[in-house]
Formats: sequence, structure tokens, C-alpha cells
Amino acid sequence: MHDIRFIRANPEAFDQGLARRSMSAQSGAILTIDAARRDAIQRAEAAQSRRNELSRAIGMAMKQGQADEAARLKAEVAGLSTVDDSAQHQAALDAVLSALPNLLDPSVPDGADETANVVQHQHGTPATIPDARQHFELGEALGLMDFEAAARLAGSRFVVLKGALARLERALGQWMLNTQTIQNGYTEVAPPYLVNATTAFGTGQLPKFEEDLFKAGDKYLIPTAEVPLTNLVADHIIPEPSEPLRFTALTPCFRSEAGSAGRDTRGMLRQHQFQKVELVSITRPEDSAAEHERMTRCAEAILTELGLTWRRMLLCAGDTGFASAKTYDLEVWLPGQQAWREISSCSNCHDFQARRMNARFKRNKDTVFVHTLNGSGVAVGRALIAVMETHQQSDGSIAIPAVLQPFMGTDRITR
RNA sequence: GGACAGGUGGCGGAGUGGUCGAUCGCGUCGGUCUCGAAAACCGAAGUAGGUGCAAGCCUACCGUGGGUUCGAAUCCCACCCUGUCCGCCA
Repeated sequence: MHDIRFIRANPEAFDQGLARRSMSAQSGAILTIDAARRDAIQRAEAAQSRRNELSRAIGMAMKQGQADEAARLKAEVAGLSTVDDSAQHQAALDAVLSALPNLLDPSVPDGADETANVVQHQHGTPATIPDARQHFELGEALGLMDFEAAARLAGSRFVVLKGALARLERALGQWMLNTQTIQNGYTEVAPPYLVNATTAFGTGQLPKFEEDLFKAGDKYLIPTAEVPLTNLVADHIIPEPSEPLRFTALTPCFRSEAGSAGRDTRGMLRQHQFQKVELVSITRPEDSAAEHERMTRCAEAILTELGLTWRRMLLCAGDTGFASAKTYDLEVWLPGQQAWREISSCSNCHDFQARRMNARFKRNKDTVFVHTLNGSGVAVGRALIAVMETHQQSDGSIAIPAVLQPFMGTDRITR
């Protein structure tokens, strides 16, 4: 959500910010609504003030037994105009502002799409495995990955994992969660997987992206634990966070994948349901940039310890998400697919979500909006894919990374 | 799902139609005292919007939304949430 006062004071800067996202100028239309809104407020409040004044006088007159005077004042109140259309103008303003994306951090490069993203760092070199197979080929050959069964049970974009692969998914989730809590100091949270509309609005899923969510009754299935974790501070004035608040959760995530029909239909790269370890930080404004780097490193360490080849991408203007001011994507190399694929996305949202959910802290006399950050630490389903394709053996078995062996009870998955 | 009881400022808890944004306690902040701290004492402090160079002034907010009234934290209606008991149930 944008600060109307910022737009009022800096209309050109605001429009230039939108232009970086290939959006047309909005400040003119916004300020017109704002002017009408303030005019309506002033008229309504003036009338209200006069009425309050007369009401007090009536009370006084009645107390002193001056019935005639009271009656005269009542008649005067009855003649007062009571129109208050400020709420309509406010609603119109909110509708416009809540649908506009966050302004970008100055360090974000220009560009229209992912081709303009910038490689920041690369760990390892893409392996060329002779006759490398993709994860679904490996999984089906092992008899532990069943897309047909999932389709019968639920439909497309689901998978059934069995035996050692089901256990591998569980091992990945447990190990990642342990790492983020024990080593990196995040507080483990077990949040609801369904949230109400207010919560979904707070992080920016609503109103613009409702079609991406699954709905159950009047609730929404979370598309990421970012939604409940970030909203933990919604509507709160917290103590000044000299050290960032850090939350993590391992949850299933549910996405309708509306609009991605035909993309990544084979395998379990793009599913309606997947596990993810999410990282969320709540910081002071001056701390969010450093926290963004720290959070990204917390995700990167996971990939390194799993023996994966990865690179950090700084997303360009056109590829940065709605609520984010700056995003790093982590991509892993998938030897079977011979491609880099996103496995984590770490975003600094500045105060954009904080404004939507009214999350602040107190500093001296001021109430200040917090900064919110979120990142995958990391996506479990995609980590499973990466481990399978990276550590596949010529006989079709999968070598288990050392860090996962205690959770697996074995160093290899075989038929 | 049914029956009761509740939802008030960071927390606890008063307040049942007329200067109530709201008594009080705890906690917080500033000060006095002290070498320093504690205790004690004194004082300050809600959120948002509008307006003004500013001091300030105005408006709204007592779960949410309506209603009654000149006037609502207080009365009425609906809904949401919490607690207790009952029913059902992993």
C-alpha cells in the first residue's frame, strides 16, 4: 500500500517509480480522488463539529430546566446538513492504491523480463552427467513417484511420493527447518494453513491476485507461509526491534497456478501443493537491506550443504513481484533438465506490507512502519528434484547428501 | 450445533444516555533522591484523519457493521471472536 502523503508531495517521483514497472502515470488521477476526499472530510467534520456544539448546549439547557431553549436548539440541529460521502472517496482511493505494486529499490536494475536479471554469484559449475535423467524419470523408474495415482486422487499438478522419496521429502523439510532454527536463529512457528481475507490482503495476495489462491469457504489456503508469518505483527505496535524478529515455518503451500496452463506440466516442478520452509524477518527500516543479504545467505547455505550448483540472481524491475522492492532469486542447476530453475526467492518489501497490515513500532514519539522480508529457505519439492537430478547415479539410484543421511537412515535410494 | 457469560487504551480492570478519549492498578518514559541502582515521591504518555508556518484546533475510534436519539462505551438489531457447560468429533 502506498503512502498518499508521499504521492501528494512527490507525484513525479511516484510516476517515475511506476514507469520502471512499465506502468502508466497514476498520480494525477490519485490526487484528484484525494482532493475530493479531503474536501468531503472537511465539510462533514464542520457539520459534525457544529452538531456536537449544539448537542452540548441542549444538554446544558435541559439540566437547567430551560425546555424552550432546548426545543429551539433541537430545531436548529434538525436543519443541519448531514451528508458525509467521505467514506466513498476513501474507498475509491483505497481501491486504486491497494492494486498498485511496490516501488522498487534504487539498486534494482532496469529491464522488462527475466532476461534482464543479473547474475550476482554462482556456486559450482553446471554438471554434465552422461545420459542424465529428469527427476520424474528417475522417480518413476524407482517406483516411488506416481503422477497417475495423484491425477486419479486429485487431478493434474499433484504427485504421490512413496517409500524413500516420501521420506526424502520429510528429511529435507526437517533438516532445513532445524538449520534455520538452530543455526540461523529463526523462531519456529506452526501457523494456520488457511487465512482470512484481511490476512491475505496484508501481504498483497488480495485484492489483485485472488485467482492464484485456493479458497475454502470464506478462507484462503496459504500460497506460502509468508502470509501467516508476516501477518503475526499485523495491527501491532511492537517494541523497537533492535534485532530483527525472525520467523520460520515448514508448511504446505497451495497455488491454483491459474495462468500457467501448459507450463512445466511434466514432473513435480510446478504443483498445486508443495512443502516449503519459509523465512520471514521484521526489521527497522535502516536494518532491512542488511537483513535481506543475511536471509539470502541463510537460503544459499542450504543449497551448498546439499551439494547443489546454484546462482544468485538480482531480479530486474519487470520481474520483481508485486509487494517486493528488491528480490534475489536463487536458481539451482538441474542436470536432468539442463536448466537453471528457481528454488528460492528472497524479497525485501520495505514498508509496503507493513502499511497494508498496519504493523509498526514505537521510536520516541513516532510510530514507524516496520520493514518486512520473506524468503524461501528453501522450497522442499524443488530441493527434492534438485537432489535427485544432481546426485543421480548411472544405475538410476540416488546418492543422499551427508546432511540428510541421519534423517534417511541410508546413503542411497535404490530400486 | 445448543445454552449461558464476556469482548474497553501495552496488560489487568472500572464505567449503563450528556464535557468520557474514558476512574484506577501494573507496566513504560522523564525527573527528584542516591556514588550508582532499588524503593519512595513528582510528572508525562493512545491511534488515525483533517487543518495550520507553528502553538494549536477540529473529527473519528470502547470487537465489527447497522439502528434509535439533539447526544451512545452506555439502549436496540445483526455478525465476528473468546470463555464455560452440553452435543458431535480427529
